[in-house]
Amino acid sequence: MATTAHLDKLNAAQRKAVTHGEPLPEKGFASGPLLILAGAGTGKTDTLAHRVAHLVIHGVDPARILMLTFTRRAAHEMRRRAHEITKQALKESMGGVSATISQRLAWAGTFHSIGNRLLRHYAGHLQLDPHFSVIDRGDSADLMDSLRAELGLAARDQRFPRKDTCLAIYSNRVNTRAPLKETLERHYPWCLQWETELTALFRGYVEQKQHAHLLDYDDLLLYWHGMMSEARLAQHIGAHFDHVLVDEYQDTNRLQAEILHALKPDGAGLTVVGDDAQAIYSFRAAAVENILGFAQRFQPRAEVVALAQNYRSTQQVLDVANAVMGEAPREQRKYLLSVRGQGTRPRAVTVDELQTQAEYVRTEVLRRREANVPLRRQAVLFRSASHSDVLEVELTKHKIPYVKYGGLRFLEAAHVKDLLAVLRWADNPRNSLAAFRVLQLLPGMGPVNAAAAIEHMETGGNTFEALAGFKPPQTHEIDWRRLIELLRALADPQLPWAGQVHQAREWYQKHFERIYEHFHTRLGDLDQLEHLSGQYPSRERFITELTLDPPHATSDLAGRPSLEEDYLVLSTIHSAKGMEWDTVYLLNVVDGSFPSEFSTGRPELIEEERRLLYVALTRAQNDLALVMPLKFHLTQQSRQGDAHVYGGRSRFMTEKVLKTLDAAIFQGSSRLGEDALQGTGEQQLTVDVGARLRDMW
DNA sequence: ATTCCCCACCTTTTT
DNA sequence: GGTGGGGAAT
Repeated sequence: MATTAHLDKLNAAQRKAVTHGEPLPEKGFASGPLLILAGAGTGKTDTLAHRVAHLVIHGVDPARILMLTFTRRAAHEMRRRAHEITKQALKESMGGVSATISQRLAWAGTFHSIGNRLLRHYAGHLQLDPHFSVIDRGDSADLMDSLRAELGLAARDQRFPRKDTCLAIYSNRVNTRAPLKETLERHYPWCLQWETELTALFRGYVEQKQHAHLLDYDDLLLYWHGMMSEARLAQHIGAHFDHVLVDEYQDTNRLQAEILHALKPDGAGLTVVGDDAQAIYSFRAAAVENILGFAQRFQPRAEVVALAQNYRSTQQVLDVANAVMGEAPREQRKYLLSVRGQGTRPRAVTVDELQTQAEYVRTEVLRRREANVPLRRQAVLFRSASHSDVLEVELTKHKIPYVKYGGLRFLEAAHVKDLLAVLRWADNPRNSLAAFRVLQLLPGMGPVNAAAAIEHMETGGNTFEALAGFKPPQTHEIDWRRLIELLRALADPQLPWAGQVHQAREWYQKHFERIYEHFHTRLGDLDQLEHLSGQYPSRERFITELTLDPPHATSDLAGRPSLEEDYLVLSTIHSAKGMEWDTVYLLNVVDGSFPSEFSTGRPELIEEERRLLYVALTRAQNDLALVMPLKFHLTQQSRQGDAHVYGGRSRFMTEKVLKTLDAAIFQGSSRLGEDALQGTGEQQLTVDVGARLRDMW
């Protein structure tokens, strides 16, 4: 009989979810399909980790467990905790057998990263080059754009959708698996007239990718899906995993659900976890029907376990969240009950403008810190990445360290793309996207010559030797030779990975300094890239995993002096999913931000915004503040221009919701801006000086 | 054909 | 403050 010590700390529902199924006579564990409906803060991660541990304790090989998570971070966390729990449980009965569990639990990752691994492994069966390159959104959009121009769709009298829109349409179409027309009708009605042209564009897009051995994000799922439609392959792959566990199931899309069902057609060993009240990824074609219809999909129906007791937040925090959800359509309503008692009442803080909002947060953060809540136990959440700009200036000014999650700038910077393109091209000589970019770094080499060079290389069998035979008309001999030398050196499979980025940089430096006016400010990014490359075992892993798991926080790169140091967390709500903090400040609880100005109009989008707010509120354990600036800039930060709107309290802040909050007003040290000059003058000025003097210390 | 310069736009959310 | 598009100069 296996140990049960690991079950002691679980409540009845959690235990039911953890132990669902039966140990096999010899060793191993069999179970039918299981759906865990886990409300916010009900110990979802813990339950899932315990279930993994439970399986391992009963002799399931961790290497035969597939764990699909939403982010790399979540996968990592899950591995860590499962390891911990197993180790503790086994120590009491069998001694330290579990040393390698964390390592053997190797199949934990996002759908995309697991897809990437499987595809490279099974490439031989798919007529796929195992050294395909994964391209990110920006590359996909560029490819789409060049085709768009090539097909003559760019220059029409009636405007044709822009590249990002085209890509979004394409992506929605393949992830929903609906006909193009349906995607257009539902989400892009103004593009309906272009259905034929878009079809041609997408056909070209697919052909180009295949020709150049490129897979975009969607392809990682599409090829995986395609692979699973071949019965023998599907069976082979499915048989490799005794158990499949999926986190955040409410945010999977149709394609992902179908992959899952092909993997485990009868649901044996399949466990999914999620909360339909936290579905916030419909813009990525997530289908909440996946979770709602999961149980009925199987014969007999899947076991359903609901986790309802909230361990994270105090009841007064949950009261706010409950009030917000209480006004959703009936089927969405959820009620969270805390086991932690009442706690303190959350606040709705009115401030006059964004600067004051920043001052409020800064003041409160330090106050809480004095009350022994370290900075890292506090978080500032917001709807979109730019909403923290003013605050970031304020924090920097007052030397409060922070890390920001969400909003990726690093990989989008032109110079970072340049350097990566060199490595990508060397890694896959057919990668014409990378080639096109690299070639144009040379002086005198524009799009026409670059295309000719690529053409030349292709007819010569796609080797850099063939490229060497091309003579660019306007490029200096020496520049051309240096590029060819670099590429040939990097393409040599014997060349060790260490030092390759450095080599590419040395080549790039000269062009870099010529191309970018203020190249000094960009230099740091190249350092970071080189530094980062040292953490990866190979070039392929580096460029692939960088696209699949882009550095999440800017601090992953920019100089965080030491990991020990205390720092405040700034995060978009989307990136805050699954996390929790003692204290949460929510910025810009204003119409236009909650809900986003882009979501007004369509009721289902408004409901998603409500769920987003719900996710934000339920991150807080003890202390929660909703900040509501009266003057909110719709378009941009206040340079000097003044495009703002007044009023517009968030439509989610109804009477019922406000009743759960303490109202407060915060008056910052209003600055010598136009406002202060125009109106009131002296009194405010005195406050201003006083505050500044205090701030010196 | 390339490059340079001016201008508009920018910012939802992410694998 | 950066980026991409459009248009003129080289």
